Amino acid sequence: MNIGDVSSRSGLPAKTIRYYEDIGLIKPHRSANGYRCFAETDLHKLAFLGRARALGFTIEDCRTLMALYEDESRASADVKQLAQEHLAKIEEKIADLQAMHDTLGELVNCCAGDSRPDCPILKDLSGEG
Amino acid sequence: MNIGDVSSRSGLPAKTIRYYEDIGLIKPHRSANGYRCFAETDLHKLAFLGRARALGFTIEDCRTLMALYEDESRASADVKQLAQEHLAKIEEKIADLQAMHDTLGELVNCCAGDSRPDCPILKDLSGEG
DNA sequence: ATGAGGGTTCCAGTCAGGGGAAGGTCAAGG
DNA sequence: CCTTGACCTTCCCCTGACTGGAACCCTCAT
Repeated sequence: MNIGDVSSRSGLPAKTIRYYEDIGLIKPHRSANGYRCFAETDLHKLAFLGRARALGFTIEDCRTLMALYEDESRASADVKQLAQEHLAKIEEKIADLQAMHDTLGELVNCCAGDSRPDCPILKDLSGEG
Repeated sequence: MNIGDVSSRSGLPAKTIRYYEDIGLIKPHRSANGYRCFAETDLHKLAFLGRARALGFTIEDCRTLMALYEDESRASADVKQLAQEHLAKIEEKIADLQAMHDTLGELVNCCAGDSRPDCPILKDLSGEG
């Protein structure tokens, strides 16, 4: 398979696939003309990476997850720990965003949103709150 | 005031303050020795920027907000719209993170997390789910 | 032979700064 | 007078995970 086929079958942009090769996540062979030549296992890895990235794992997490996946003698505890740490980071981000949302939402509610200049949002930002 | 004073009074790192000057958000004067020389208004602007950034506004949003703040004849509707758009982006991010959280949380719950290799997390990532 | 539609490499940019080097300035202490 | 240490300056590279684009090569059909 050429990169275009792999791209459409995996859903990942060709640029991303080249980048993944660049950083050593996949190692496709090369055809005589210099084109990348992907096997089914490469496609499978890319799909794996796509799903892990969609769950928000960092590239380095993905590297670890792939290594665990390929290690038949892994302990599921290692996978679970990685996932739990990632889950904790997600929760932290949600909490941060939720705090922003609550504060900003309240300010928005207090703002008349008309043609007059008085604005509680600007007032709060300027520290007059 | 030198940059160190402004940094401790605004809570922003000196690096950040220099960066904000670089991109034209503030324009401190210079002393004879070349040091930046901040007035109270600069400090006020930096505090404004710090609060806006803490609410997750982008730098470009901050630029707009500052311009609105300094425009005495602004309409609060403009501020409100900007804030509402930002609020919508925050909500989108929260929803994305929440979806990741739910999916990953379920997988984590299903994983025994012991010394055996069987792992529903890896199974899901590999597409066997 | 030429054009379209693949592929390749490499360089630069994104966002919002952070890290650190090389060097200038200032006040206090010996 | 010299030095030390704390401060300041500019400059350039680094981050994550790509994305865009230039310049060029390969293959096939017209």
